[in-house]
Amino acid sequence: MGQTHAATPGAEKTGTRAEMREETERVILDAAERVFAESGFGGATMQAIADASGLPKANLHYYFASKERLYRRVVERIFTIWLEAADSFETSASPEVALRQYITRKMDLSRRHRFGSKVWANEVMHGAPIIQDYLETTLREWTETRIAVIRRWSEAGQIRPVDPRWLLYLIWATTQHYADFAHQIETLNSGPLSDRQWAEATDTVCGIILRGIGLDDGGTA
Amino acid sequence: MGQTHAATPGAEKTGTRAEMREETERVILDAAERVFAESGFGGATMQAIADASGLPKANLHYYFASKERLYRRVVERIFTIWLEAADSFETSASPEVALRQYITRKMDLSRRHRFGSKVWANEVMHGAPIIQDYLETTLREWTETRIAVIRRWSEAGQIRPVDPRWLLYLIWATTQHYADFAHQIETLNSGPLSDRQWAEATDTVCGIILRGIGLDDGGTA
DNA sequence: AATATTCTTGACTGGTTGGTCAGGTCTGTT
DNA sequence: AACAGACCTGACCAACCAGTCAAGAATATT
Repeated sequence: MGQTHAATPGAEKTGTRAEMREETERVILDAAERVFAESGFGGATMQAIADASGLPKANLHYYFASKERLYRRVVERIFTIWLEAADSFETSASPEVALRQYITRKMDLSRRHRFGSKVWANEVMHGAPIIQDYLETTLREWTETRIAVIRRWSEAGQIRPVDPRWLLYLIWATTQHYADFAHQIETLNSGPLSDRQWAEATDTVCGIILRGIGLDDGGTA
Repeated sequence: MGQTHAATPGAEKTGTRAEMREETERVILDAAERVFAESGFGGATMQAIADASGLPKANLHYYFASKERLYRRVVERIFTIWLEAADSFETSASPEVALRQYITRKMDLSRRHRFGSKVWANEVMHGAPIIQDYLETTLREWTETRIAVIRRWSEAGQIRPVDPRWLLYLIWATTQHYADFAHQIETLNSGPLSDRQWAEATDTVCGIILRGIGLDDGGTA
């Protein structure tokens, strides 16, 4: 047969060899992210990922040596996106702006990157067998710098004194909940959250957290 | 061979037939909860559960017809424990006491029932394939009564006006995070949280949430 | 003590899965 | 046009897993 299949039929015939390879890998990674999120690592099958990406199974093994390597790439990609999208509040001067922006961005990520969040949650829940090294190096460093920032706010009297760790966990937990537990939320809501509801939820979360650490909010919640 | 194996060697020879059956089922359910939490439904094997409970695999199928039925029983058990432990704040008069107690109990559950929380999270994250009916009936009813209570507080001016749903999700997310993401927390903490840290975390969470909805706390956080 | 019933267990099986491979096809280069 | 190397894929396989079963052992019943 030869090169018959295509991920997005009719739209990917252009590009150099390297570009096409990158595109194919992206298609597989997207499909894998979805399948891993829906079934977990053990529950996911290469066949399901193959079907989801519109490629024969053998093709997956041409681009990714094994199921575990594919999974690792998926998790790495998510981790990167998360870290990139999250260093907003380092640059901002005031706690209000910094935290509000960080929470808003994380809520946005939960909405638009639901599968990624789920894969990450799965991996950590199962003891991070694949990406333990990331937790111990990159995540730890990232966390420590944020803790330092929050502690400075606290010492300068800009916010009420709180252990920065419990605050960070609260923010992570709450925002990611909207991705990881989307199914539960949508069941209780009898359908997906509307634009308005997302905005309300984000605003309420910001409001509670900002007030909770002694900031007079500035929002509407 | 015959009745040679035993879950807790030497300690379960007493009791009636029914009691021994119940005990054996409990041992299997405990082991299953742990294994399902660690590996997910797809990743868990009946052999692993058998090893964890100290019984031959065939024995599991004597007590539970199939892997799925065993899993269902595990999830049902967790769900029941959760609901029972959670109707505290219906009886309490003041929002402060009610919420503080509810949050504290949920934090306790996260600490002592880590595996259960993880299994629940897994199930919901994967779209609740097994217990969707519970979400639509029991959980929905439970949630609606709590929403009504919070709304009454809100209308009576006892707390700041917030959509009760976003508040509930924030509480669920934050408390369960300490179970579901325990591995991440312990990695960043270089070890399990101490008694003092659990108390601090609980207090901080209470403090932020209570202040966040306009209560003057009353605690130390 | 004989019989019935519940429990235990090693060995087995049909079906599924991750991974392989040989042979084919397409594309760029000379 | 001929060649080389990258890419594609149906068919296959060894490993593994949920679930079965028949025979044996403990316990209850008469």
